[in-house]
Amino acid sequence: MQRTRFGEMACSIARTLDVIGEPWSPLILRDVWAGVSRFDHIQADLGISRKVLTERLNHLVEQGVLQRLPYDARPRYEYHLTAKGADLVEMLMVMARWGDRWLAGEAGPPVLYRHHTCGQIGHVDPRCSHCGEPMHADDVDLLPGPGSA
Amino acid sequence: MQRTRFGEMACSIARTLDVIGEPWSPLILRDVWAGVSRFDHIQADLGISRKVLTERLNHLVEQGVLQRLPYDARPRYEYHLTAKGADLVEMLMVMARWGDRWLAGEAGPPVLYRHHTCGQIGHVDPRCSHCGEPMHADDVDLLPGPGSA
DNA sequence: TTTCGAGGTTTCTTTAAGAGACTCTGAGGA
DNA sequence: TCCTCAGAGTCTCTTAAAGAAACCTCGAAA
Repeated sequence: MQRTRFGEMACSIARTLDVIGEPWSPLILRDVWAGVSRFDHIQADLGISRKVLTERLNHLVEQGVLQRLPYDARPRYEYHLTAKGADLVEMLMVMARWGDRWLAGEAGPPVLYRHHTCGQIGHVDPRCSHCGEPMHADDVDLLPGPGSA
Repeated sequence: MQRTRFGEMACSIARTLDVIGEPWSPLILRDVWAGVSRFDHIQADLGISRKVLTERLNHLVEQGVLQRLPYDARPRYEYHLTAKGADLVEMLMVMARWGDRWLAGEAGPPVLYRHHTCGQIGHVDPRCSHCGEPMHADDVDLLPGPGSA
C-alpha cells in the first residue's frame, strides 16, 4: 500500500503503530469486536469518510488483523477479527480502562466488562507474566533484547 | 487547542485517543518513559518534524499526561510523565507485547522488561481485576455502563 | 425493467505533516 | 564587553492525507 512511517525502528511499539496506529483504526477494531462488522454500519457508527474507511479496512486485512468474509451469498462482506486481531483487544481494554479512570468524569464508565470466567464486572489489570504481581511504569526496567538491531 | 475528533463519543477508547491518539504521541510517551525527555533528543530519536513535536508536547502537557519542568536554571525544559501519564505505560507495554508476539520475527523482541518485584524478565499479562484469571477478547461481554450517554 | 441496498470509487476541498531555515535566550569564554 | 554556542522552539513553504459528497456496480426482489 504505502511506506510505513515508524517501521524502520527496532521497537515493537512503533511496529504495532504501523499496523493499527493510523487515525480511526483502533475504533474500527472496537466496532468489529463489539459486533459492528459491515461497511455501512461502521461508517455510520464512526462518522468516518467512506474513502478512509476503505483504506483502513484494506490495510487491516492486509496486515492479518481483520478478515473479510462474504455473507448472504451476494458480494456482501463482513469483517471479523482474526486471532492476531483478537489479540489486540487487550490493548483496547487497557485503553478503555485508562479512559474510564482519567476521563469518564461524574457519569462513570460508558461500558462495563463482564468476565466470563468469574461472571463479575471487572476491568483489565496488567500483571507480570512471571510472578503475577502488578506491572506498572515504575515496576520495570528496560533492557536491550535479542532483536535490538 | 483544537476540536477533538473522537471526543463526542461516549466511549473511553475514543476519549483516550483524543489524548494520545495522534500520530507520534505514543512514541513520544515511550521516549519520555525511557528517559529521552528533552526536545532535541526526542526530535532526533524519532525523526519527527519540530513543528509537530511542539504541537504534540503542548497537547500532552495540556492533557496532564506530561509536565514540562525546567532544568539547569535557564529556559530549558525536560518533559516528564505525570501520574496520569505513567498510567499510560501499561498501554505501551501491551502494545509492545503484541508487537513482540506478532511482528518481531526471527530476531526476537528488541526490548526486554525486567520486573522489579520478582527480578525476572517478563511481559505484561492482562488479567481480570476481580478473579485474576486471563482476560482476552473472548472472555468478556460488553454491557452498557452508567456513563453510556 | 426498474428499483433498492451494500459496498465501494472518484473528485474536489480543506487540513495536517514534513523539511528546513530562522529566532530567541541566557551562559560561558576571549 | 562582545562573540559564540546550545537548547528550545517558530515560520514558511511544499507535499500528503482526511473530509464531503456525488457517482458507480452488482445481484435480488418488486
